[in-house]
Amino acid sequence: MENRWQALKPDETLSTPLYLQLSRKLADAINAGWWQADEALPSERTFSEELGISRVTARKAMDVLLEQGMIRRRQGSGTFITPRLEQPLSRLTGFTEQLRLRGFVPSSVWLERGVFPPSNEEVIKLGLSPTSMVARLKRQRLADGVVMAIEMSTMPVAYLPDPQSVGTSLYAHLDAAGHSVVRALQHIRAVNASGEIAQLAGIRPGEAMLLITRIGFNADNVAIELTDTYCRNDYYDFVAELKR
Amino acid sequence: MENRWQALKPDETLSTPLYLQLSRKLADAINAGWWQADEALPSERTFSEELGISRVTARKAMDVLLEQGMIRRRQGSGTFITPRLEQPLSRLTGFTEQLRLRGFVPSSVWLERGVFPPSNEEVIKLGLSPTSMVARLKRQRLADGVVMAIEMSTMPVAYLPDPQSVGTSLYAHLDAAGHSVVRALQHIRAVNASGEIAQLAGIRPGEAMLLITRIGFNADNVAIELTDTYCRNDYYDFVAELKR
DNA sequence: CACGTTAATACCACATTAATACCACGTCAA
DNA sequence: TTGACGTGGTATTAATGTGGTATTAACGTG
Repeated sequence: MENRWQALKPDETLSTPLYLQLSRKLADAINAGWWQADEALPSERTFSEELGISRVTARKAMDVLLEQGMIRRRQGSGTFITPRLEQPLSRLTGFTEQLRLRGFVPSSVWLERGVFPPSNEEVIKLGLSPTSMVARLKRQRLADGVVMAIEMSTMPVAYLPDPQSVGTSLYAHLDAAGHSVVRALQHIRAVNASGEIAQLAGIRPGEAMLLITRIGFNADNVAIELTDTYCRNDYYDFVAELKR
Repeated sequence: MENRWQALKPDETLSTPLYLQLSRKLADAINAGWWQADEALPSERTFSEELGISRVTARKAMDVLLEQGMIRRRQGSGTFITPRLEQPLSRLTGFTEQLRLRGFVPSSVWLERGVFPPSNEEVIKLGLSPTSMVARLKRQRLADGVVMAIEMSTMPVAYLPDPQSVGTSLYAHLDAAGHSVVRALQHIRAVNASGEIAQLAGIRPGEAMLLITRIGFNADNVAIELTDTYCRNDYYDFVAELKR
């Protein structure tokens, strides 16, 4: 435990400001999992004493991480690690909410929005009759204006009669319509980007991407959503905290 | 019975709140079967007197367990242990167990097993002093004789003094040595296979692979394990069930 | 010299902790 | 039936520890 303070200690002799040195080391420490999600960090005063710096300096270092959304402060209580992007194993949240949590501005560019006949795969996975129709949404997912992922969603028209009316958050739209996704099965694989996907994502063909395939179920345990998300590997990093 | 009160007694000198200390010890005691299911615990006043703390503090400790559903209160009557039949949390399982569950026969081929000086990254993530040494394990992971992944684990020698003695399951070995990994932080990314990895994995260079980086912590929240696993995308498919 | 950045000190506002004292409900024996 | 007693429930409080902020001194840079 003592080693940890040693590792965080900024170097007075360097020209980079103490608070910046500390903020970087602290970010590394958090990413390395030194503290659990939702757990309080040591207090600003503790940092100050252990590292031999003033409290305000410690605080300023934490300010940086605060702006990045990595930590969260509660006056009188403490400073807490923001629950990670993911928690893919325990919590179900859409892309929009996840990014907003981190302080990014999420947006989408629609590539396709309409009603089509279903593919064979969709018929099977959604349990459709072949004659029914599906609503399809295809879009670029942006964070602060940068393309992070390409997403393709499919739903039976019954649950999304008017695809054009979906705003940024599909999940919010479904909630409002009374068709909330309550449970989802998510497969994560690695794939090489095809020419089309690569172009849309702004990367070279063949680059490795995360492909997340999700089947969403409503409260009656009926599959109502099928989504493929191609995530740029340079931006996406799924983090899960496991316990036993 | 006197020993029991002693074991439950919180330590005033520690910085963790009395009620939290007590709630943890109490949870352990319940799990250890000190009282039968549906049996009344000692009253809040009894706890207060025996442990030399205020009644409200004892009560607050029990509040924690109440929220976890471990106990149940009946005003005027007493506090009772909830009969348990569940086990909610996401499970932490190693590669070996996962494959066995699916009916495959897991095996490993060792590529490297020894003691080395740590890299910079390892020093930081494991909180080492630069002069200490680490044990390194590198192996091919097979299922039914087919290479599925390349895995590289690093641990401080203190926790794995003799790398040669590890069998197929690292986690089983650690459990036996009393150094169980209790919590882990797992990063999942997509990467293009390098020449070396591709050769070891039996695929073409540049193929997309899942890279799983895991930091394992022991019960004292000290990082004791660092593992990079390169998974063949044609075999590996991460599945998560999400709920909200 | 003027100015912004850096880092310190000192004080303010709020939350949590853990105590005391009193209230309300159940149990059970007279 | 009833009332004494033991159970959990709650309001209040003081102390401590947390983040929030204004101010100031030192330093580097234009």
